[in-house]
Amino acid sequence: MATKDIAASRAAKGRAPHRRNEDARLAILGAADELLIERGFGGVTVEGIAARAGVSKQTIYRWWPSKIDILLDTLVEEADRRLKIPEDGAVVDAVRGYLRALARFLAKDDAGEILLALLGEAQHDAETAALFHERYLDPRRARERALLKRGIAEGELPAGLNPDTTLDALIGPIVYRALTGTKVSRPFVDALVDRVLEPTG
Amino acid sequence: MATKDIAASRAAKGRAPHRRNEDARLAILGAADELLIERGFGGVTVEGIAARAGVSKQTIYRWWPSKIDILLDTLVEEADRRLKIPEDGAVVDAVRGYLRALARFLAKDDAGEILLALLGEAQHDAETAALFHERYLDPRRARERALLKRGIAEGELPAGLNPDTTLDALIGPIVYRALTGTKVSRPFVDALVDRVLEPTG
Amino acid sequence: MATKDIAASRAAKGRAPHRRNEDARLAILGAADELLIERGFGGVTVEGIAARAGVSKQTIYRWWPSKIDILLDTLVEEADRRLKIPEDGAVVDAVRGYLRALARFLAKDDAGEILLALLGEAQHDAETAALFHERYLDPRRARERALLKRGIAEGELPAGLNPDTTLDALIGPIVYRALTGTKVSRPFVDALVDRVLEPTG
Amino acid sequence: MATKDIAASRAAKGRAPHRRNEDARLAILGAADELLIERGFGGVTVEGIAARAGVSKQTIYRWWPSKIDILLDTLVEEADRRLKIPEDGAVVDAVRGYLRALARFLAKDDAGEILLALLGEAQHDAETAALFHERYLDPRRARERALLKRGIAEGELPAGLNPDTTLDALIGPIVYRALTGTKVSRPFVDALVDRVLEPTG
DNA sequence: TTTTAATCGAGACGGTACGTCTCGTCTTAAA
DNA sequence: TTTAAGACGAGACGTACCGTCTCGATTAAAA
Repeated sequence: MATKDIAASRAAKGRAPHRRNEDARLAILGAADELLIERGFGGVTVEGIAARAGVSKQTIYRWWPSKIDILLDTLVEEADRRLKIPEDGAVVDAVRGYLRALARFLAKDDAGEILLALLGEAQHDAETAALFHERYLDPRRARERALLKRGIAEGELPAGLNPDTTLDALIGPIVYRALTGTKVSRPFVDALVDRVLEPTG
Repeated sequence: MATKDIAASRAAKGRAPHRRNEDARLAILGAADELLIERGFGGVTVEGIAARAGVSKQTIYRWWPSKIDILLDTLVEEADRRLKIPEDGAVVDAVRGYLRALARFLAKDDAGEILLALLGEAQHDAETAALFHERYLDPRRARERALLKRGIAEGELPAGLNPDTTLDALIGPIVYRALTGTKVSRPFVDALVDRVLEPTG
Repeated sequence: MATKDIAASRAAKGRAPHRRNEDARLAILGAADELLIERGFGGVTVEGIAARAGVSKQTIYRWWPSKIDILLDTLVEEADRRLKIPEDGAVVDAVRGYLRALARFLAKDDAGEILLALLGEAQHDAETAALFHERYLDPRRARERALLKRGIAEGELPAGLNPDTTLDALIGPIVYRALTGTKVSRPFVDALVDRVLEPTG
Repeated sequence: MATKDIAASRAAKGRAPHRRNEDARLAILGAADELLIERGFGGVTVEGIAARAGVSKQTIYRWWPSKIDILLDTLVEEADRRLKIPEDGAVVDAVRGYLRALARFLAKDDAGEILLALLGEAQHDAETAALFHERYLDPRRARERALLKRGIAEGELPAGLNPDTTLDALIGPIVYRALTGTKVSRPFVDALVDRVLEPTG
């Protein structure tokens, strides 16, 4: 979120003394994303991003500690925009809709590819794991948890239901299928919701 | 294709004239595993394996196309030995036992660490993904599927149950928790089995 | 000659934008030379030069296509400095002095060792032979030839004397002795000049 | 081919149980020579010789300490056969004939190529230098010296003539031209003999 | 209007690991 | 016992990126 803080503080003070080049920032995020899609994670190199974005390596290192952070910037922005946690309506329906959107995000969205790549990289590198939790998994989980808690509070879900257990039981299979390259069909998602959320249905 | 001739003559004559050095093989598998545990996936380099195993790089490249294959060798051997698919008894109990063993394998076994690392690397590299399916995921899934099919055939599980959907719903949450560094407790596993396998309970 | 072009353009523009590190250059030339003297041509490896010069291999490959070019750089610089072709005075005396200097250069100077090593390597490798001609033998021969031509023009040497034949007859024995590890004494050089250059004496 | 020939001749002779195989020896010498001509010194590898001669590497290492010794074997045999030191007749004529033969040997004979390659390698490696002297240069020089000494003894050459100086003055230019890829014409050789051996002509 | 300070592109640098190559030694089984 | 076959430890090759660093040049605020 360093990026945003900088932008914010700049805006707050009403001036941009030695201002960051927004064009360069977007070119870098875009180049990293494109390289990931075109060549896979191994093809995402700082050297390659710099070349494609028409930017010097130093400009990248000035603003991001590593290429992981670049990908995380895109993931967070895109997931916030395209994978919203619903806030109104019946909770079970909201969850079903959210999980369908998650399946679509993982299968069809470039940022979904980033999510899988970062989850993969987190297995190799503790620092990536920490950042990934801090900037993506944990904030999102907080909002997902709030949704389920509302369902419990409103009596739509059983009082004894453990939100995190439930969320992992719902999200886990979808992500696992994405990780193993298996199609995540709508019936698969729906059956999951039926079994996990409505066991006495 | 001298190689094939050799293999052929070996098979034909039932002997192995220029036999592979088993000590070196074990030293290499062991070194790769140790490096993964000690330094993470990034610390597993062919150079490092060679140094630790007291072996030349050429000996590694002679027998394994890549370091992925080295890790897969260990994973397959260890999983076959320590993560057996049960073949007798009540199917639901067998599945529960298998999933508990899986949780333990992922949390405590060096080979479990390999499994997570390879699943991670599969997100970065299509060739790894293919190898991982071919040598680990697919053969194992075949045996897991057979277990559930027996449950259906014997009437213990509902006739309409889809084995692959069910298996992903069971394994997915456990693996997802392991991937995100969350503890996989025994109650978590048991609750999963209860909800997914006995929804009408 | 890339080296010289760079230096030239730098001088021309009066600045050095992404300037080559002169310290590194000298360390590399020195390390190559030292290794040749200490361990022979086989001991001159890019890896070894890099280690001794405290430089990365990439820095070497950035500026020199091969280790031959490194040795040639030193040879050309040192020969230009310490094995000058005389430009004034009586030609026969000048030649005698030059050949004595050549004998000394081959026997006592580190760069003389390089000359012999490159002449040796030229027997193994056509590219080395071409480079050796282009950067050392041919330019030097041009200046040697000019010296003899002056002698002919000024009447000090017979009009019918063929400069290249004469030069090979003078230089050949000295180089041959150096190549075969035979001492090249001053009387040997003087006798050579007497017989070859003053046959009617 | 070579392999089969060996097998065939062995079969023909019945067998050659525990003695050195002359066919293999010739195949090895021939293969080394061919590789030198076809691919240059760098292309002469023990691995390559073994493959071409249809022989195992071990067989080569059993009989020759290095590939240098293989080439020396060929050089010595061929030079003895095709570059004889004349033993009768007028000494000056004999020397002239010998030097013409030397020029031809260096330019046209495969073994001449070996001579230049070994002289080159002697610049890189002291052991090669020692072997080259011991097996080729020194014995030959002894016979060349004897020829000149006969000329002095018989009064055909001046009493004060130093044989080694003279020989280096004669052979040096021819070898130097060969080493630098310059044509060694018959007039060049003749002029050399005239100037060096008959200075008062 | 001039500083002045942080940006930017370019790219050299010391490193590490890659995957390939050839070396010379060692091991096996057949002839 | 010698052979062909070939596995082995060793180590150099030339390449790709890493992350750091120094240049000029640009540019916009502050002086």
